[in-house]
Amino acid sequence: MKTIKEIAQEANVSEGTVDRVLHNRGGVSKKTEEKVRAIIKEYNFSVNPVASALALKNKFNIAVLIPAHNKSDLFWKSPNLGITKAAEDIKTFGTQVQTLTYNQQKPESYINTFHELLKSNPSAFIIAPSFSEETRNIVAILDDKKIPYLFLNIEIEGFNNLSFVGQDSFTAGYIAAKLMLSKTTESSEFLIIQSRKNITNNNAVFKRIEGFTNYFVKNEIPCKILTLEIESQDSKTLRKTKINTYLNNHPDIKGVFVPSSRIHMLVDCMADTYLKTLELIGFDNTPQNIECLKNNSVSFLISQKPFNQGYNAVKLMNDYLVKNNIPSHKIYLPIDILIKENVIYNENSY
Amino acid sequence: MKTIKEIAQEANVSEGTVDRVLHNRGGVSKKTEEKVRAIIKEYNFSVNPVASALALKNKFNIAVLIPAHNKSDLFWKSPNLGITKAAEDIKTFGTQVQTLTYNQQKPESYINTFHELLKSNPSAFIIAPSFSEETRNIVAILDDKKIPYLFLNIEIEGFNNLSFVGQDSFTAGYIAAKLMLSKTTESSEFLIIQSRKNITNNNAVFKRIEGFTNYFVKNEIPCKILTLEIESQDSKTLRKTKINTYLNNHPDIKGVFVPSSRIHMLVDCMADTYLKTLELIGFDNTPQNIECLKNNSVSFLISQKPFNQGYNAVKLMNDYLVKNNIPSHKIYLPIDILIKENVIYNENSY
DNA sequence: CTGAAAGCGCTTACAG
DNA sequence: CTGAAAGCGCTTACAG
Repeated sequence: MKTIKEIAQEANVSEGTVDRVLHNRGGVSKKTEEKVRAIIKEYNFSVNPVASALALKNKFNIAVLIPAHNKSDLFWKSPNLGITKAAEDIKTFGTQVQTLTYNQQKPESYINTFHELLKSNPSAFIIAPSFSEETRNIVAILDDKKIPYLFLNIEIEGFNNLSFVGQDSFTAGYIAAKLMLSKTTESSEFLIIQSRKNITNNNAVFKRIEGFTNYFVKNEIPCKILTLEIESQDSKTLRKTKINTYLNNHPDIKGVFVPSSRIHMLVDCMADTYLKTLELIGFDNTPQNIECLKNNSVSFLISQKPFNQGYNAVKLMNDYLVKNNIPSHKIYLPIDILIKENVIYNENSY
Repeated sequence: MKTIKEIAQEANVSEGTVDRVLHNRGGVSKKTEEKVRAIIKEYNFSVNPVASALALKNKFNIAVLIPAHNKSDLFWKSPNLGITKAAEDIKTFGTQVQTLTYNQQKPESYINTFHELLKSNPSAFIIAPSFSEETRNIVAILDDKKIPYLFLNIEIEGFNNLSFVGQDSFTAGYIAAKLMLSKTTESSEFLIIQSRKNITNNNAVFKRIEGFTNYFVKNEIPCKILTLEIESQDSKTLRKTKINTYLNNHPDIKGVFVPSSRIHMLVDCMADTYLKTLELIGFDNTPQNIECLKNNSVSFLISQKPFNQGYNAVKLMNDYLVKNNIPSHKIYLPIDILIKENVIYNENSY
């Protein structure tokens, strides 16, 4: 590996001059610049980021704003672990990472946490965006301050985000439908259950549902698709009644699709006879959902590599800050199909 | 953040002495050591890894010995890319990686390539082991020289390897059987085709077959399992005849399982009528195999994260050398279930 | 057992 | 417009 010193010797200039050319810092004559550039190109030289980091001394800090996890929805624990791991890895570049979580039910917690992070003057933001109105305000501030930001997990359009890291939700839903049909041969009815008012994840959940129904349309499968909405504030007893009554009234339902990470809550509510006969498909390898795979109540989970989402987002942003690597505008991670047998190799992220 | 210099001043010793204490390098009087340790603890000091990496520059080199890929079996291309990517990432630690490939059909190429790598006095080896006799000899040399080594992709027992990075092949085969049955309802016959004499991968292939057949035993499914061996030297015409004749003679066969990465060769040989009616399940997301998913001739591919196998192996070894992190003895990567719809998010590794 | 000094490769303030 | 030199924090011969 060449060094700046060697490049400088080769070009008969000082190291400082090479550095000026490398970082377009100006104050170099055209002739010298060309000479240096030629040699840089000849050796395909690039700076040693470790030395650079040391000389620059702790220049960057990345702020991360994501939802908190709780007992009934552990989903965000895993991206958070990925973020922590990445933070560890990029210490060697002198980059600091600060993560704060907000309450997914409370817009003001989202805003307040954002401002809390802003206090330390971050070089960049990683945001799992909730609440469209509030996101618009947040992003306006970042655009104004020229702080780069990328969106994690929840894909929204129309912003100047550097990138998006997450899943292709439409295709994920489409795959769920295909898997559903692989287990239920005749034409039948299917039920989509939304377990809460989707003020937050709505875009991902919406796209999953779209993909799910599209499978039937595209393949001209004459199935009826029903939808049931459950309020997350509903007591468990109330939820039980709602769900089982609904299933009782629709005996042709062969499978249930839950386009969120909360299929375990549904399993908790469903009468045993339904658990045994219906195909259930849900999202995300949270511990409770994995338990449902293991006890055979759920056939498939679609998983979205939550750990990697966090890890990749942080690494990507660091590469952007440190090496000025521009990432793709969308980074879609694999859509994992989990069954009882392969899930054990996918649970270490929690 | 405190520096070694500050710790040294505080303790009235030199920076070198602090360094000796920090890394237990000995040659420090008990009294001095205690004084220094107390101050390190007081300030909760830890070394700046950036500076450390820079100063340690170019200490380690890792030798990698893996099979070459060829037109009909691209499998090893992907681990190789993972290795290259990891090599890039750990440049910042000053670790060099040298990869050489051997011919999977020729034991002497395996041995010769190993000795070629040995010439540069590697700090560690990563080996995809073939040929048991030869592997025993190689490993004896490494044990003797106290060079640490880990096995990649092919799991063999009874050696002092630091770790194994690859797939749980038994479970992968077990899953293949489960998926096979999800598409074929009645009890029927299934055919296992081995596309070559397995002198190399035999352990992985053997375990996959074991897992596959175990599924039927464990779940008491009364299916007949047949086996057909094809020589890789056979001409395409001969292979065609063998396969189609066999299928013709066994009309109850409902599905074919190929426990190697060569299912595309089978597809190439099979008559159209079989391609349309039989369930085919194979391994690995090579470009040719992916093509078979896309044109619907293959229902499922089991994939083993080949890119990550290479990437993780190198990173693991570097962490061991640089930070003295001892890895788990076995690192099983996820067993991916690939279908037409999710394969596009898994092909970037080739 | 201990210290002084050079060096890892890059960046920057200063002098000209 | 350009170069010489100090410095980022740690590691490692070398000398004593």
